[in-house]
Amino acid sequence: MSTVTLDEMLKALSHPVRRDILHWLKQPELYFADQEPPLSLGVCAGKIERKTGLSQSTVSAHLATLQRAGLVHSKKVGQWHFFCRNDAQIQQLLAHLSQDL
Amino acid sequence: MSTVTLDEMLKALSHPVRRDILHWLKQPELYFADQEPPLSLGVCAGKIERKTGLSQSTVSAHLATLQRAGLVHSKKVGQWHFFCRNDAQIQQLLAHLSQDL
DNA sequence: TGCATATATCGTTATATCGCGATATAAACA
DNA sequence: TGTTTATATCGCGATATAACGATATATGCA
Repeated sequence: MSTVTLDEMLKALSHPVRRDILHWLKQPELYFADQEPPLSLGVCAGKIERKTGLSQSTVSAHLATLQRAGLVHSKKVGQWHFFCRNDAQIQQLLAHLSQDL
Repeated sequence: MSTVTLDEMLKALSHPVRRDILHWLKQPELYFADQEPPLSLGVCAGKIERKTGLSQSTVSAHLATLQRAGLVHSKKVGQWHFFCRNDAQIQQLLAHLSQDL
């Protein structure tokens, strides 16, 4: 894991809203049960936005930060963007921290 | 672990110099072999300062940030301040992240 | 007491981050 | 084609962070 990415990941994690989002995405069936498209696709950006209570542009920026850090990924289906945790990356980060911190 | 402290810890970790300092303090005998007082006391602030190459005031602020986050602690002996990792707190943080992240 | 050393605090400047509303872009649909 | 919906991007003001030099504080020593 490159230092730049480690830096980006820890910076991304240093904001409570972004940690909340990651937490919600861990068990989407618990937090986004009302989503129409199957949660296996991920969670739609608008759902996350409404859950935070912040503005659309702000949440879009948080999601972009998480994505640049490699902590989530998204796929576009039609006009929707579905977000998922990148659990492999998160596990790698945890392993790295356990090892080197 | 309170959310405030979690936030402080992750913010503290989100700066590479502070991560460097924590890393050095993990094996002080490797990085501060030239310190006169026994390393069991901790590492003297001035040693850390010179190792970073940053100004004295900047490093003092970084050490204060780490200390507020509970990631290090210091003891004053005479005119010196010796810093140690707070490994208990760091382990608690890692456990918390493994659990909740 | 006076001076040197170690560290913290202050004041400043530069840069980054957060949050917002406004606007741009892209897809869906009438 | 025009309109709605979903998301990204832009530009801004407010606040936080980082770095520095200067100065304050505290200890040790002559």
